Amino acid sequence: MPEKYDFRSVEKKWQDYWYSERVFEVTEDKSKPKFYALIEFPYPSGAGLHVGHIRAFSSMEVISRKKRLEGYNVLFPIGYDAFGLPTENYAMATKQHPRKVTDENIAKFSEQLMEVGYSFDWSRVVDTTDPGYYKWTQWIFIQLFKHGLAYKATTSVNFCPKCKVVLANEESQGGICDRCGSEVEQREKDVWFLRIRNYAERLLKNLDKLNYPERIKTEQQNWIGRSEGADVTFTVRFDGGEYPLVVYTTRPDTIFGATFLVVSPEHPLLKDHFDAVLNKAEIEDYQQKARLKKEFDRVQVNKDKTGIKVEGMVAVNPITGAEIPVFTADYVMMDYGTGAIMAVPAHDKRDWDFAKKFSLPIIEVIKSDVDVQVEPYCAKEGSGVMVNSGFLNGLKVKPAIKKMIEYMEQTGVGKAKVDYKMKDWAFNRQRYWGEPIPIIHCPHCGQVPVPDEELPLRLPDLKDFTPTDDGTSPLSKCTDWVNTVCPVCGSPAKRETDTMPQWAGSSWYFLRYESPHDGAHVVDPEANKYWGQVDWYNGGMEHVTRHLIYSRFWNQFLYDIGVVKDEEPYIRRSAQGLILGSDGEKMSKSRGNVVNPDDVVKQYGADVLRLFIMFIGDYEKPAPWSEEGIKGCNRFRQRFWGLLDMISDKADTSDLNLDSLVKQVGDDYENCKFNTAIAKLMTALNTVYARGSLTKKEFDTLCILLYPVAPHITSEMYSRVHGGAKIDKTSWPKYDPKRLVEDAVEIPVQVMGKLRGRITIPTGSDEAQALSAAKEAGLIDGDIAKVIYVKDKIINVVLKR
RNA sequence: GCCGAAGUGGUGGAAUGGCAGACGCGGCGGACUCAAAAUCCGCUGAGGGAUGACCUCGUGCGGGUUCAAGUCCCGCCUUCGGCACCA
Repeated sequence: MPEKYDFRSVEKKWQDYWYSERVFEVTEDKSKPKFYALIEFPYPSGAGLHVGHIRAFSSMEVISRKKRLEGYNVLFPIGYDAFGLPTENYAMATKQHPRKVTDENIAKFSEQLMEVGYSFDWSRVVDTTDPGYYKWTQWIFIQLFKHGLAYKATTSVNFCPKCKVVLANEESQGGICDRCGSEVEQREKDVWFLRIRNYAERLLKNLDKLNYPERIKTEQQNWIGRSEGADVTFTVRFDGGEYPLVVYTTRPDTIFGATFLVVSPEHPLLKDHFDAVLNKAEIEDYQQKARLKKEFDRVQVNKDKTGIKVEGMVAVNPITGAEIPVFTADYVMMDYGTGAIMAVPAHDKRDWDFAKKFSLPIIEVIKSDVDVQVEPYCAKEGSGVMVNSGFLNGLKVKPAIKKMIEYMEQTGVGKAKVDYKMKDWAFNRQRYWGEPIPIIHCPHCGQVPVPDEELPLRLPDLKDFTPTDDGTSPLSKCTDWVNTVCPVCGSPAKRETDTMPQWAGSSWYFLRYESPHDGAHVVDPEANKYWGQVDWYNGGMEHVTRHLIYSRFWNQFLYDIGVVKDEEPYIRRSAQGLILGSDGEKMSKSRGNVVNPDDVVKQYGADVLRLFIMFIGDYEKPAPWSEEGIKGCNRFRQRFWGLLDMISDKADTSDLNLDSLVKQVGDDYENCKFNTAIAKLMTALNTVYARGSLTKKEFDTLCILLYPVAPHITSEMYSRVHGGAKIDKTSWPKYDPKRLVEDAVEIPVQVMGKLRGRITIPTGSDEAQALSAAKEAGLIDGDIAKVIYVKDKIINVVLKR
């Protein structure tokens, strides 16, 4: 029996070697092809490493270790996305400075990651809260500002009364604060935005070129939300004037069925010409209610439609000349389209509901089986023929849209327009622990960027960084810092006190890894020339519509201004599934089903933790934790260790096709099928155990194939057999394509599609040979009508009846 | 409402249209042991049958295509994820 494997001393030994000899640190070695593997850098929370991190990081860890043996120069970096609210909140609660908390958390994370044995290049660690790093975050912001892509605007924003912070829409979904769960209020505020909408078309279009899973592309497409339609100008008449009112519609073909107009309660029509409104009190009351309504309530889809008729105003349909009433209703949003719609109740569910409630006429303009007085007919493009529509009559929907847009453009009534659901990126936080926005407000010069030579604009070392009740940043309390002079004219001026959102630092960190210590550039052009794009980026589905889009946007911008050489940052993307608790529920403290990776490492060692996480199931799907499953992987490791005592020249290798194993395991790793790769290695191990011995070549191959997942034990075993040689200096095994198949194959014999038996025939046999073998075996009797033979796979005969 | 993913033994999960259930867990039986644990060997979808290899059924439900369907098509049900009064 082999000695018991002592994982503690072995894992320590190899980790010491990897990290003290800097085995995984890389430079721009032009003699080798490069490979850049990236994982989403963690937020260093006080809770430490989570098993979810292990799953997320282990895929690129496996790929990195494999690629190195294949001869690639692999950049596999790590860093910390360390600005953010949880740290700040924890710091306030424990009366410490967030700097201190962050440093402690980073130290803890680094130690934990090393104990798992990850092959990161630890010389390239980035920390988004390091002034040497955020200097460049600020520099990029200034470039965006100079190119007109950063602007300050007053809008209604989501304000969390508890966190005292303005939230982006995506942080307050369902009207609930992402951070604390409180209900969000609407407030007017002057905030910074980035014009990501200018990049919407490109972000969408480039998806075609990228190797992202379809589900990720789909989510990004939905998020960007492109629609083709037209801006159409109606005229609103009232006592003493006219007002051109532009509506956005994707269905200009239905304009003959527009029986009323609806404007959002915030629409300028109701400000600019409020004098003309006859029922002022009613409208004001309604506007007030809409403002107080939380966004969540307002967007409830199935609630009753509410609204008020705007008395004293009437709109003119520019195509038919008909006069139609004007309403205001909160089902029309100010921040999409133009904040005003033409309502076509016959063919839109919302307009239909509204029309029924207010007894407005419903005119059918697309022929269908349904009675539009009873229910709306919401025709998809291309289904149905136009009726009651003048010159469009008889056309199908699609050509009708085209014809109407042409007509509108000729007559100047409207013009084609593409719109996007994606909104500009609200780029601000009213909190302390973030990058200061490097802008100075000068009474004469307006918004002036901080000069490059003054970057980084450091966060002042505040003692009290609790948020202010009025929603302004804690930085506003630091008057020494706020009061400055204008870099242009020298007048007394004030600094911007908002900080950047947490998404800022993570929008370009992958570039910083390429030259983490460069003091003169965002990324050293030489380093960028060598490392270029991220070859493979793994991360969570939860970041697909925020971080992944934001960082693509920044990279495209940096490409446009000549800072980086590639338009898209990531060539390939994968996404791990969630690790659930053993109860099948999402891990959470309140459920008490959280597994701490530290505990697993202590009890079983890093290799078993890594093996189990990779074996647990389909990498891209959620998988429940299992204590029993861990034990199985522990057993596998011990059995693998037993191979040391089984090496023999006399081993019979006929039952193990190494070429096939090398191909299958390698392919599985490359396709994120880590679970089946490990299963195949288990099968091979069982084969070797059944025969009791293996050759040195088989031993080496098994060790190297398992090495990316379990590097400690395989390093030790390889070293013992090869007089201290290092497995990380070997090469990934090659396979001979000619030897992937055996001399003989066993194939099933079917009669009329039913399994009758099996025969063994020489590989590559033709139909006649296979058929005679099947007959010889007595598996076929009766008159044969047809034979289906798939070489080396199956033979199926159809009998005459 | 729209878009997407999924539904397979006791269990986690495998299967380019070609032997359903690989591999792991659990369970049962055996070996070793005074005994237990650990380890090793064997069996393990359901039903039937002469219980050594024969039959029937079986991948959420109902139809279909095919020599052959977990896989493809049509129609449902359920679960999960994303978007959402988006005009």
